[in-house]
Amino acid sequence: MSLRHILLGLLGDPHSGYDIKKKFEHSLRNFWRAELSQIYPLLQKMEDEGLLNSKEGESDIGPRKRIYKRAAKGSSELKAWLNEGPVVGTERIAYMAQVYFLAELRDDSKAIAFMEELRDYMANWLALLEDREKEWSDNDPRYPDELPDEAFYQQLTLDLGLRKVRANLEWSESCVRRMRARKKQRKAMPH
Amino acid sequence: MSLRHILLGLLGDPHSGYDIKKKFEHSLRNFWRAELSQIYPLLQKMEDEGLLNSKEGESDIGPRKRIYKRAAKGSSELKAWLNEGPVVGTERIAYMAQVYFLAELRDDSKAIAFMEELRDYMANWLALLEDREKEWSDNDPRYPDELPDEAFYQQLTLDLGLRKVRANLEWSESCVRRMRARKKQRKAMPH
DNA sequence: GTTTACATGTAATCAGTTACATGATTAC
DNA sequence: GTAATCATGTAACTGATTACATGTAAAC
Repeated sequence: MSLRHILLGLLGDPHSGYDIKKKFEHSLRNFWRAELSQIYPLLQKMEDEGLLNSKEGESDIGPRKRIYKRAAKGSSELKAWLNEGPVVGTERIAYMAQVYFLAELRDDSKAIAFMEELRDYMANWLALLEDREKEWSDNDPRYPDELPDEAFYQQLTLDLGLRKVRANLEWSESCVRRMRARKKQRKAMPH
Repeated sequence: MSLRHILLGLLGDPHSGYDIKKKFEHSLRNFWRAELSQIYPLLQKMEDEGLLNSKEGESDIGPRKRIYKRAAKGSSELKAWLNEGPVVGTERIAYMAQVYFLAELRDDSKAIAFMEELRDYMANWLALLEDREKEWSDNDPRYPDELPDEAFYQQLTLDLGLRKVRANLEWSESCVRRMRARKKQRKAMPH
């Protein structure tokens, strides 16, 4: 039940479905993803429920848009969600499940290659987040603690993103080292 | 499409649906969760597809059980999943979305209380994982790098769990500090 | 003229949750 | 006797993905 709350959060400012998809790709991708085919019907449904209002919008470029904005009822539902306290314990991390069963490959080299791929992915992602942070701090002297509230809380999520990806990167590097050492030892004394 | 692969992974050793649910609650809870009402029908479906075999099992305690085990076809599907490389970019972290919109509460004290709740949750979870690690290392001199393969890879996921929860805890502590400092400053010079 | 980005949607399917139903055995 | 744990399932619903369908406008 979180996508609807995320849409409520985003629609404090007016956005089209297409705009929202971009928000997911740029800012929210650290913690949520959604497809257009989920976004469009949900926006319509939420308008029917009185959580959103919409109007026809002009586009500077391209075809007509439908612009949604949070209604009063939507604001109270959003606040209710935040007042419930943190929603935890629902995370699903597929690559951790894969690592858990990696012995089933019965192939040291393939297992190491798997972990190297994970390491490279984390390194790229970290570079991306660090760029974003650098750009932000270079362009706003209030970064990070003098930012207005809305931006301040967004910065907190960027900070957690950085910390988590660093933890993942350090972990995957340590895994590669440990797996290589085991492989080497196994070569020296088989079975 | 990951739960079916997780079941394939677990069913290298024979388990009932009920056993599997316990596995989720004890070992896998760091990265996946599943309800019995999802597990039972999926086991049946996967047996129909020839991925699993089952037999009637005697229970030392309680009623009859149905015991499932991975079939040859299941093993190759599991390997195919691992050979595809790490499944990344699908994570959904609801509490990060909540933090992103926390300004909408328009109430410093409530926002701080939210973050303190998150901090306490992470502290508890960390204590739990540290206990589990201590117990393991106390009871097996091979811990962590001389463990047999299956256990070694499970230890890698415990290690990542510890690193991630520590990152979350440090982050939430830093958030509480930063939010308190902003609140104090705001009190000193309003608007 | 073709590709890319803009823009919105439907249909079919798959994955996951919540609520309900049943019954055995053990511990107190 | 009653509560807790063991044990398996179905039904209804909600959430999310994949594939398909349509069309505009700008850039090259």
